[in-house]
Amino acid sequence: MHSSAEENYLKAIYKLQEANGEMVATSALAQVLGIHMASVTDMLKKMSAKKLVAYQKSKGFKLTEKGRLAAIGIIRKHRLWEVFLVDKLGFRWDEVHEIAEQLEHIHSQELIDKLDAYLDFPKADPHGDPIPDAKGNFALNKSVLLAALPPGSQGKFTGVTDHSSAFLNYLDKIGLSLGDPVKVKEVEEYDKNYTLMLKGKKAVVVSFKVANSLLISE
Amino acid sequence: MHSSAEENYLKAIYKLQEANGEMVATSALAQVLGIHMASVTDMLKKMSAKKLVAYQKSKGFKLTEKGRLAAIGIIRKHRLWEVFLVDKLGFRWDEVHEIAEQLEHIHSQELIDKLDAYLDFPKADPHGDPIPDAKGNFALNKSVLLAALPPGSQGKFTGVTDHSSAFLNYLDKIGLSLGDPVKVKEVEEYDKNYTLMLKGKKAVVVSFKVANSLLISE
DNA sequence: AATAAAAATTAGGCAAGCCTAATTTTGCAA
DNA sequence: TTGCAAAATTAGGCTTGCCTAATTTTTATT
Ligand SMILES: [Mn+2]
Ligand SMILES: [Mn+2]
Ligand SMILES: [Mn+2]
Ligand SMILES: [Mn+2]
Repeated sequence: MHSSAEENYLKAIYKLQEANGEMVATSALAQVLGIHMASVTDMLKKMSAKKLVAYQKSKGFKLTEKGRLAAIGIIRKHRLWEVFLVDKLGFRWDEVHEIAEQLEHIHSQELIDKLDAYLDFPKADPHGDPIPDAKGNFALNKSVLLAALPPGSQGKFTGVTDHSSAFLNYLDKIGLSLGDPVKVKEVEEYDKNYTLMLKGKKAVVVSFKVANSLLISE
Repeated sequence: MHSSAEENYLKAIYKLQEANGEMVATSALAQVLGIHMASVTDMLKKMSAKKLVAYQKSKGFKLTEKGRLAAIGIIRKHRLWEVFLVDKLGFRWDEVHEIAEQLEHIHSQELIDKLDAYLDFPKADPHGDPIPDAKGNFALNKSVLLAALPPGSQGKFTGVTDHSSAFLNYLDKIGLSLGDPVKVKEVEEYDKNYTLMLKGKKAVVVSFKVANSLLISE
């Protein structure tokens, strides 16, 4: 069994690899974990010994297959708990991350299997992030950033790339929820503001920053 | 916020005080926690400094009011999670203790409040143990050991004093569940075997050991 | 190639929680 | 009252996961 600290490292490394490709730097990991580089060097030596990460001196490191599977397991737990918190307990989507950050470290395969079934095998968490199945497979999701779409395009809002409370609350405020239809009505060339047509023919104007944090499918 | 280790000490001390009255001995705590006495001495010094326990040299120690409230908070969480595991996820009553042992250490008042509401404010856990309310008050429960009842008595099975899987599975086997009516039909003087009348006029003969682990109300 | 900045590692420490071994204190029984 | 055993404490160590400060290595820039 891995410690919570190890599990947080695994998850962080996995996400850095996802975002930036292959090798991960000590400094990057230190930054996202809010930990000093010397500590990261320490921990990675231990995780190397356990064959969770593969070290390549001065090139960085990456997860081994064993490490990758462990990381996906944590992510699966995190996201299933988030679904539970929102769907069953009634938390808002901007409130669940911190609590799931703790719940993801509960060790019980039986528990997570039953939770998955209880939630009816959800495919995505409250932020639209895909939930890997029990074998560690993600459902292919071919969404694109709204900011990449030309005027006239339409699709369904299925995820965010900014998970901050500030952003999630902003979306609540303009009345945009996961699964809603969205149409790009107009893109202002000068400042790249997007005029969107939301559910119920509601038009809203959002900045490029916002358009660049919305994932659209279909 | 207290660490998991501290919380486990608090809970153990609370239960020892409940069972044996006032002062708790280092040795008793070491035994129930499965930890060496020297370690307990260490930890209690730290918890004393935090005003969680009051030390009386060579007389033992007991929880302060602050420690008592903290302990009750952990017990509340433990039992609510057990209800969740059984009622919502479908675990059996003999499977939930270990998992609740972990879940009780999740820190979020908001979470436990919502869980309580979601479970409809249960008054007892799957083993019949009372769940303190949000203010730390237990519902008075005036149950007695079945072994203390004379032949002819009847009541409702509302709790166990033996929480072992072996015992819980035995109860499943003879078909006795929490809330069932039970009548003491006969007590054999020679070996103190109890003949009980269960739901559906089923008669079973159980040992004194069993009769002494069943709590009866009403 | 020289040099400065950034990245990484090493060295030495610390707190939490545990351990073993040694010692002290306490409670009892002879 | 003495003497022993059980209980408790002290002393010294260990692992985990973090820290700061010092040093080394790598990378960029001229
Ligand atoms: Mn976490
Ligand atoms: Mn999420
Ligand atoms: Mn516990
Ligand atoms: Mn219980």
